[in-house]
Amino acid sequence: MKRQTRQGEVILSVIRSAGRPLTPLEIHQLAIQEIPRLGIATTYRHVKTLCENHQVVGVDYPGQPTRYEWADGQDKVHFACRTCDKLFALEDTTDDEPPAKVPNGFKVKGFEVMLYGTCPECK
Amino acid sequence: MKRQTRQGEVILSVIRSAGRPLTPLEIHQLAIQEIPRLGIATTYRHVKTLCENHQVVGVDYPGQPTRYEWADGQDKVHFACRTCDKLFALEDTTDDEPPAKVPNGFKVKGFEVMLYGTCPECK
DNA sequence: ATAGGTGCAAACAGTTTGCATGTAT
DNA sequence: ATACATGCAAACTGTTTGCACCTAT
Repeated sequence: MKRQTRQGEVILSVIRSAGRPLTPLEIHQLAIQEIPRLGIATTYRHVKTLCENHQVVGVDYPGQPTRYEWADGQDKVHFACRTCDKLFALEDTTDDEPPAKVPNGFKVKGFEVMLYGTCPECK
Repeated sequence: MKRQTRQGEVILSVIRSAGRPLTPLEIHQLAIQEIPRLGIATTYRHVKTLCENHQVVGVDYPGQPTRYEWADGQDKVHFACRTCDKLFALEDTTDDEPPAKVPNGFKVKGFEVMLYGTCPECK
């Protein structure tokens, strides 16, 4: 996506200002408030290229569609509430060192930590 | 699934003896060697109940179908090779303490660490 | 002017479900 | 005997693609 379009601007800004990981559908629904005729395919196309450019990262939660959030360069720690299924992005307190050792021959270029449990709202 | 059937036995044994996380399709293809007429839906049904019983856990790698592996009770560390897309289960060297701190109100019941990079076979 | 982006609809992949039949208890 | 599991096909959900039209460069 090398050409600047209104769709691209809006989609990027939606993800950037969300503050939490969004599904492609959520991104589309938010973006549609600005561009009513925006197609879902366009949303997917932009999310894909943003991922490829590493401006956005995908977060997976088993049994649910992938969510996407703004990539600020640092590795991610997420918390998934098993009661309400919300996904939270937490501060990375691991100090940028991979939280586990790997056998010889493996080269670690990044990591992601997913914590499971219950969030404050679910007691 | 409260009744003992050949399908159930085979599916469970396939996952248990795989040594790495398998997609539902892989599970089905391996199980079919024992039960040629095994349906894919039956495979999904068993995987689902095995998950619910916590005998099996799902591992997600963005852009690919969920893989399932035998749950031996301990939290998991996985390594995803970004070149060949293989998924490896590593020893958990985190010593059973969550590798990150959480804000007040969050209760951590388990965690999963996903490392990204290149595996030994991919240089 | 033209390469690249868009919307729409159709295609696709992974997973779930309805139902008639089979089988463990 | 009967409640539960199975296989098959159809349905569903999330994502991608083909194509005619549109638009930033």
